[in-house]
Amino acid sequence: MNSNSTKPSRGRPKTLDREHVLDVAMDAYWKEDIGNLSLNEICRRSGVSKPGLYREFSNEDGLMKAVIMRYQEQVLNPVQQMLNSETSFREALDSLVSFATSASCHHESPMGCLFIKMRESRMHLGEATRAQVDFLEEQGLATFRKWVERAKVKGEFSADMSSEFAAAYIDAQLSNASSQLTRGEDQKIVKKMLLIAFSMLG
Amino acid sequence: MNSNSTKPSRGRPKTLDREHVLDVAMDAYWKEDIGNLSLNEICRRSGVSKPGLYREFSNEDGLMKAVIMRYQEQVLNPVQQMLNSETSFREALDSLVSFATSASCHHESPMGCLFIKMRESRMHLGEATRAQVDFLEEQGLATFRKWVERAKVKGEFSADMSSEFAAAYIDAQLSNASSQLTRGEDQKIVKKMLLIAFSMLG
DNA sequence: AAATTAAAATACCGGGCGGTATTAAAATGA
DNA sequence: TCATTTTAATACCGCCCGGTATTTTAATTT
Repeated sequence: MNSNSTKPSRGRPKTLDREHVLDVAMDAYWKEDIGNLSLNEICRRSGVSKPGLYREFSNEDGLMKAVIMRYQEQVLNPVQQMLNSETSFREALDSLVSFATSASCHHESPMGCLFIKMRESRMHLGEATRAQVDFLEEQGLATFRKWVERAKVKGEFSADMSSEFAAAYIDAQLSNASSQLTRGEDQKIVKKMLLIAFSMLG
Repeated sequence: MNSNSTKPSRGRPKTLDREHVLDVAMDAYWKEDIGNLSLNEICRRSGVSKPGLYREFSNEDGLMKAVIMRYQEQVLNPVQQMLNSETSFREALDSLVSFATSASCHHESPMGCLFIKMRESRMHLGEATRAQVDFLEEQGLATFRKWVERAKVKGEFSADMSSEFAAAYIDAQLSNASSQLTRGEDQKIVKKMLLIAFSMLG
């Protein structure tokens, strides 16, 4: 069951399962140290030969970019949509905290946010992946800023700070929570800390 | 000028400057990615041959442990002494924030805390270094906890949380600030965020 | 001066890395 | 049937890693 758009009429049929490789790679980058995860290891785990992986993703940078874009679609976009909805600031904040501190659907133990993890190990990323991470960071900050601005208009945001700064503060706290989860900190404690760090906003 | 306790009476005199190697290594581990800094590179930068470095520090783990213990003496202990002094909670908190967000004496740009950096890249540490980092973490948390307990007695701590949790919260916020500085975030903004995150304590 | 001791430096080891040249295999078109 | 196209897999390249065996050098002791 290949996900190719159109089957070419000639040549040996493709057996490489792109989605499977991305599953394996995303899981690996998410749970382990990005800088020490080799392409060789991804090949071993996904049962794909190295030239096969290079044909599909060009190089390591291509694979990582594909992974982060997949993560964006599966995880980041839904959160962003929630923040763009018309729920109250407090409600959205609680949802955000729950998102940030709960284990993802497909994995058993909490492990933080892959995007934040990639941002933290920026030096290990290739050009394309780094650009995508930078884009996601800007996009995230802009989303937070607009969210705060709307909350201010509705009178639901009481802290005395610019929306710009509030966005950076929220981003920093979420980043901190993700790091704590990655480090193995108990998820209830991390959630409690997040709620305290956000307690002066609403 | 060797730092050896007693000169052995025989054999070729030692020219390896232990303190110089530790200077170079601490600076490197502090400013760059620990997991990607090789012993070979430390040798190159300090002008020491590889067997020389192994004779002095046994292995990479030995060098890193020596570095973190040096950092403890030079940076961590003074902060801990400040927290154990009789200054008011607010005053000590401000000092702590300033410590955390100011560039260290001997370096020009802010780069966060080496101990926190090592704790974050725990997986790259050898056995001995990891044990030392764990010890410093426990010691730090205990210091924070006692500090908060004393502040509670003096009525200078108003937040409704256990001293244990407060210590973990303070640790997490300092860790976050360090990461932000390492990432290149502006130090004034980081300081402002820390003050806000601590605003509900006193 | 010769033997001894200890440190220095060169050169090497096995292994893993990112990436690729090359060859084998499986499909179709003529 | 047989050339063509496309993918797959093996084996390889140069590089750097942590760590070490080996030899040279510089001092002291006898």
